[in-house]
Amino acid sequence: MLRMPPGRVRRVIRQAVRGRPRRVRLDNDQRRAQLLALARAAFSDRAYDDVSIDDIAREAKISKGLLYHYFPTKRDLYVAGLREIAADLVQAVTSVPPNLAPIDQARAGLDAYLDHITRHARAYVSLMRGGIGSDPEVAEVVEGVRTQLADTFVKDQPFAPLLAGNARFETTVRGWIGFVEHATIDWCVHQRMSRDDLRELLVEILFGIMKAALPPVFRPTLS
Amino acid sequence: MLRMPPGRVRRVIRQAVRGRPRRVRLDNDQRRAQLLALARAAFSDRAYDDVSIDDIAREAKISKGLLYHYFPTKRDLYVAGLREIAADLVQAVTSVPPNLAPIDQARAGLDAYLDHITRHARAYVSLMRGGIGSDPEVAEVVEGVRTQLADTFVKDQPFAPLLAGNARFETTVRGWIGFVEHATIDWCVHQRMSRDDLRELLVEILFGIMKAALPPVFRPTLS
DNA sequence: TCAACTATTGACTTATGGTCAATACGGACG
DNA sequence: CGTCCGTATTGACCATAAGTCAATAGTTGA
Repeated sequence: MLRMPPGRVRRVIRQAVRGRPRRVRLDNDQRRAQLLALARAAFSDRAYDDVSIDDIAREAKISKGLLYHYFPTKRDLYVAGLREIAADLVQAVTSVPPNLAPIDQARAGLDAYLDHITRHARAYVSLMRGGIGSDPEVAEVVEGVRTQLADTFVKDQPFAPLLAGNARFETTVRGWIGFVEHATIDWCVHQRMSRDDLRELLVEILFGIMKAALPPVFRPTLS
Repeated sequence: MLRMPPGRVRRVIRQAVRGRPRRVRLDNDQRRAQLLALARAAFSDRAYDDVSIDDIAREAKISKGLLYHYFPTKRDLYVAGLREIAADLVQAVTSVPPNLAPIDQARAGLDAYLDHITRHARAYVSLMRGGIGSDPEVAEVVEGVRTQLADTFVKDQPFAPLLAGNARFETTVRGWIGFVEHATIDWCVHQRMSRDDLRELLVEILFGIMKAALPPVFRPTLS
């Protein structure tokens, strides 16, 4: 196999060449941001195992060694990208105008959720399908998103204070999140209904489920 | 590195040793079954990447080459094991006594589901978390389980014939499956309630959700 | 005893994640 | 202008694990 000459020798060679490609130096933050962006793109449209570190290094026009200087393992790079994707989604959903009526709050949140997902479908799938099975850090990110979304949708609802810590209620909230995820993915795949119809369905289900999960005593409180 | 002597030479050596381990020959089906069992066990308690083909070959006391004779890739081995796990789960849920009242049918199915899961928790997690992110065959298996379970729980219900093909209904069914999965996983992790309480919650939610998903005209039909 | 069939082997290749000592670039300072 | 120093950058190298294949050993029947 052909082996590149060592650095010093090569420099001489390159200096003899007109218009040689100068080595590009970026500062820490710029380089890190560039690599993260490339990683997000790569991991969003290929499976984890189908993305090689060499690919990303090549796209960034840097050596693999430098990439490892910024992200000590492939997993770290992946998780860092995933965290950004997760943060974007949570950001989109939580930055909905406050002081709406409870049901409109939910509507607005779900609108933001569906909107964000349609605009970043691949990233969403790579987030929720959890590219690496059973990696604790990945699981932590995904769980974090679920918890934050659950909080967002439930905390301002009238029934929430009555039920904090109630096992049935907590389980139901988690379940509703599962409902939303699966219904959304199904919707992405099959396109069976309009986005507005889906949003209304999810809102109705949210209130319907919560009513069903309440201990009977509290039910009159609701509607 | 020490290199093993070629077969013929080694045979002579072995023959000189008292009680040498004879090479074990199994027929095709036995060997395949053995490897599948080992694979299921391995992939159930370690992540896909943490299971090496050499490990499994070592456990089976065979060479790696032979393993590749039975399963042409690691993925094939993994998927074959996954299919078995999936079939077991579906089998458990569908083999519930027929001719029960609709709500008891659902109850019995969910009982079987939760029972099977508690007895095969690791396999269930490795199934649902989808060990390999975004592998089409894996996705197909998981989707297949969901579809079959959904059919099982919905096909005998009184509202089903009214709604076949209805987009809202189909989406809701998928969502309910998501609800069940997430609530179940949450229950496995936190152990916040008894299995019976969870089962009752899931049944109530199933009927509550379906009612909410029905177009208003049909609702009186139900309760 | 031999031939044919098939289960089995293990050395080899290849791909890729990860390491590290050496190097090039740019600025500060005399 | 030179030269020292900090840091971004390199590329050869290593280690591991997936996957290949020609050769071998055990079995069965004539």
